[in-house]
Amino acid sequence: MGVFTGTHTNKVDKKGRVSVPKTFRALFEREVFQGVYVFPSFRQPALEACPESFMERIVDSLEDLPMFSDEQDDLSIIIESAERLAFDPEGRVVISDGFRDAAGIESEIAFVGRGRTFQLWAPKAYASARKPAFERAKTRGLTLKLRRPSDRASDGGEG
Amino acid sequence: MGVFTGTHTNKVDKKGRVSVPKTFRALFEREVFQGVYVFPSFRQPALEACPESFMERIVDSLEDLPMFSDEQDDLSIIIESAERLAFDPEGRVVISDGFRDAAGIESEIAFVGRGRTFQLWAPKAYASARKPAFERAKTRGLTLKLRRPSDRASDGGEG
DNA sequence: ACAGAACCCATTGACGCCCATTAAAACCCA
DNA sequence: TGGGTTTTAATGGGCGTCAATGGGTTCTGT
Repeated sequence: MGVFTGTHTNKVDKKGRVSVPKTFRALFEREVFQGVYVFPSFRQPALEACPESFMERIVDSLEDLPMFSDEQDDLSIIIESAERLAFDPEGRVVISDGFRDAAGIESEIAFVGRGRTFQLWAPKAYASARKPAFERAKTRGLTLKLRRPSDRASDGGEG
Repeated sequence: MGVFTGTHTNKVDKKGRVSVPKTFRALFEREVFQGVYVFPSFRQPALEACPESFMERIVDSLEDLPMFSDEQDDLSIIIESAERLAFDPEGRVVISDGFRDAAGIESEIAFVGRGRTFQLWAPKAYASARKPAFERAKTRGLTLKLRRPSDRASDGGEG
């Protein structure tokens, strides 16, 4: 099934197009919709991106919250602000002006793998956000409790 | 299924390629992706490496944390900085400049088995890091509580 | 007719693939 | 057990392919 990993920086051309890295695009093979869903992060100056199957998972998770609750209302922002961007024949997508402003993106975009999703950053912004995070990991001695190999809930989406 | 053990040192050529030891490569037979995921360690001046199935385990473990939480954000560094390196037909991978700098690697790489994962070191750095660790283990009289033989979820991912 | 969007085509430079060579370990037979 | 042979891992370098990029053209809706 594969995961989005690593950081890849590509150029934005005059038309606002940017190539999605091949390694990322490869994970869309089993998707019905050939393209990405993008929405602004509300924690960082960046954009969140994911395949359609994951967006459906978000929607399902939102439904688990009480209907008409503040929480559901607030988190619905994700859905409301998400744009559906199709790949062109060369594997590029167009990032709207609004999104570029929101993330401070100019001539280049850093694609940052996040496992089941990925993010789009202005390279500089990512560099300055990432450095302290790495330091924290070092000094605080972050640890991760690994899930048992087989202990994997019937995984999201793709057969 | 087998485990990564021992230390093997191979050369890095002009193109940045290095042969992954055959004994390590042999453990990738059942993997769908023929290659390794590599990311810098934040505990040591070294690189961590693992097969795709293990990287998916890390991703799954991260998903156990709430989406958009600080904790998940911090630990995502592993995934963000991980490069996916495919074996070439001869079983080599290319180590990027950034990674080589991070680990102080120049003309040779020591592959150090770590069980389900392995590490890449500059041979000198490894030698000087390993000696004190071994001394500590001796003087402190380290002990290990073994897991019961049967107490092991069907390992090796989904084989 | 016009603007915007989607598609098509050309270029290029990095990376993956192939072949040749060296080194070393495993094997075989006397 | 030793010498010679064969197999295979590791290494080095040349070349072709494809991902990324840029620009032009057609299509669509108004």
